[in-house]
Amino acid sequence: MESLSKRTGGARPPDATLEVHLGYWLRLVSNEVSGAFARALHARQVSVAEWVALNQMSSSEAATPAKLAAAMGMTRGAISKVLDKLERKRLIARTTSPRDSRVQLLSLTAHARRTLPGLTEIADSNDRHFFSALAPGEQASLQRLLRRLAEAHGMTRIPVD
Amino acid sequence: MESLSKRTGGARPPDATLEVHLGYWLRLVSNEVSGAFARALHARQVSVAEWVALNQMSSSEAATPAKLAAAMGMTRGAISKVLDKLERKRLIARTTSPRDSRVQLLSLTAHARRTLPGLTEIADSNDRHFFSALAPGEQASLQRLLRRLAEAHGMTRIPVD
DNA sequence: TATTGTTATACTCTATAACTATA
DNA sequence: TATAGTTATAGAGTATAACAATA
Repeated sequence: MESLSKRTGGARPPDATLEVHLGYWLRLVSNEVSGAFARALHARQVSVAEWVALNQMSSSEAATPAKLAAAMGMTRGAISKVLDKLERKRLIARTTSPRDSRVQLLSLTAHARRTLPGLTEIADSNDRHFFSALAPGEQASLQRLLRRLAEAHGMTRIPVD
Repeated sequence: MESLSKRTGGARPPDATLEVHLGYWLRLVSNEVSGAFARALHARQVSVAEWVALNQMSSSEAATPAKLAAAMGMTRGAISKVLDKLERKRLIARTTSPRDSRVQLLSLTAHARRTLPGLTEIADSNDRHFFSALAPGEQASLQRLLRRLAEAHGMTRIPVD
């Protein structure tokens, strides 16, 4: 750094402003990977937010709009629209809770349970496509580093966009 | 994989669908890092697309809307709107090329040259904030892995969203 | 009064396609 | 005809705030 500054008369390399940031490379790769995934999902008429919601509902006992909103870091209003779309596609059902009739209980339809494995396979194959460029040990390193960052900063919300 | 299936009787752990994907962790961390950066830029009334455009213009000799569109992976129409906003903020100027009057030459204003270092400092400090959770060697590893993925898949567009 | 879910509204971002003016 | 840039229009996605029903 010091020597570079001296060599170039104190001026920065003019085109190095963006690429020096780790955040730049993270965003570059993440956008490509997620973008390809979103396009593959889109071919099945499913958005990433819808896919995440379906997954949440399949892995948690009692899903409600409010719980989904908290888990996905979206407002209840936004979740309501996502659920409207899923309901129109006959992938979820809403039923009023018998315990508290303000609460809507969300459940996957049989159609959704048949559809979900195919969507998971899209995610699997998208992962394989991009990360097979790394050796297995490198993939493990990458995951370890990312998980460490997530833990260090308390990242808990499921990323949707 | 095989042994896991046998051990669990062929059933998958029901809540492992999302977190097993490297793409999931990549998106989780990237969204947090980029989101924090976008919010910090927003406090200076600048969007990420605007910041990228300013950087491109500061590091390339002859910037034009078409070149920016290609570099940033956006349509010319979308770039035109970004440039409108930058012009309204007096950060760029558009002048007609003397060689080809269809072409608009883009340049930074003096105000932009005074503003840009502050924005770069936001990017620097955002990087420091998030990645200081990793040791220097780990940060280097992460960058190396990400760059490898970018190269392996020919990722060249500057990520904007 | 507080909470759940929905709806009304608005805003940001971007794409598509039509358009103007040059070449 | 082809190209550079702009503009008109539309769509996706999400937030804010007002609302109805229930606790």
